[in-house]
Amino acid sequence: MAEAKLDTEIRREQIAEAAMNLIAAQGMRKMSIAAVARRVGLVPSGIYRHFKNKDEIIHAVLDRVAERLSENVRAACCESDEPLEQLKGVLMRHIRFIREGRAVPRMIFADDARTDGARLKRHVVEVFSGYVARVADIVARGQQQGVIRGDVPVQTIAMMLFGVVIPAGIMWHMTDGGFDVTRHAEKSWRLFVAAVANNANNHV
Amino acid sequence: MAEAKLDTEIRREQIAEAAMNLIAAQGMRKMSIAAVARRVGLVPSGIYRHFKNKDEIIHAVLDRVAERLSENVRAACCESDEPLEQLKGVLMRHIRFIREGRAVPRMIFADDARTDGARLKRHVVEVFSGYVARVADIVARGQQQGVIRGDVPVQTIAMMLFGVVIPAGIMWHMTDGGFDVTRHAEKSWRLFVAAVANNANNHV
DNA sequence: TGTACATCAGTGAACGCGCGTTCACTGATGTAC
DNA sequence: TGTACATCAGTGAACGCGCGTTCACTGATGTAC
Repeated sequence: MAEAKLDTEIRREQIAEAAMNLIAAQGMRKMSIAAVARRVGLVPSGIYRHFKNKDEIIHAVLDRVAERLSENVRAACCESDEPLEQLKGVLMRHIRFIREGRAVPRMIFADDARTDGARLKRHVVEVFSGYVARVADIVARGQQQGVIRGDVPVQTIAMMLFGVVIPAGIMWHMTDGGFDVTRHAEKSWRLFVAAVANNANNHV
Repeated sequence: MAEAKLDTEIRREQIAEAAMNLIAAQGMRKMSIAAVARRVGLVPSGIYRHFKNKDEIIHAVLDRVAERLSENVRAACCESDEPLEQLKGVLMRHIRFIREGRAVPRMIFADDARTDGARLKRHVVEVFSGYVARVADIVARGQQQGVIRGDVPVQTIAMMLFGVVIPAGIMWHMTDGGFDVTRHAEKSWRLFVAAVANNANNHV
């Protein structure tokens, strides 16, 4: 029987959503056209009414990730006026994001033969750079207010914020939740503050 | 014409080496039995004289990575007696390792359908934990000597050491070398020292 | 030093599977008259 | 309000490709006699 006909805009969203969930939960390899189609209640060839090919779906997923990340930063900034508090908010949201699945690293390290690697890389860099830039803005505000040391570039500090939780995130995934990322993040946060706070010892 | 017959131990090393280089340079997907065979001068089916299947090759690559990492720590420890200097040595070697290829993250985030995911995960955790443990030993020595703060678990500090360079490493790979990891690492190292050094401000 | 034989690293053809993609088609939906 | 028609989201069969793996075989190497 034929599936109910839906507008292509709705289908595009459904398909990108399904693809993202599949990647996060089961990995790139399991994100097949057939699997995505099944999730949205279509036959595999039906996907091609809404996307030119599989690559386009992957790029659509990346766009969704980008939106999600910038929403994280926006929410953290709304929560407080204090730059260090805002950074902590970003960190905690980032951890929640990590816990939801491995979609991002899997896309970053995907090396699907079919995929146009160069274009995918450019897109990933664009998304990641955008995220870092937003966090760097918070850091810059912190430097202006004198609560964050000014002798290190804002990007370096912004990148470090994610760095402090990435290894823990990897461990968490590898042990299927057997590693307490949240607890680790609390400790890491204190280390991060010690590293970037503007105190007497950091002055050159 | 038949390839010269070589002892299976030699072949196993050649094959693991070729597989590792392929993963690092071109990604998991390109590490096919055919590609590996070509690199060692065999016909695809010849691989099966030395490995049961593709999974076994991947595990052999992981073993090589583990050796390489522990060699890094060993070398850094020989270079100096000062724990902080040793950690810096590990960091710099780690960066060199990152620059040689993406083999590790690609294996971590590989989700090949064929692969026994659970076993691969266990192996990765084992290798990574071993690496962190060796670094944690250095940190513990630093705490005993009073140069590293004692109010944070050694593992947290050890994991942070890698964390400070991972985002930079990702950027470096994504931009095909257009990001200066080494320079970033120098700055990150100063942040790391500020975070973990035992100074008045860190005392609880 | 020769000869017979077991061992085992090599070959190449063939298989089966999963997957992305194409194509001719169908039939529901919305619009023009 | 009805009818004719263009549009376009759906279907399912078929394709071609890459790849891991198997299998019967070959022929070189090393050992026992």
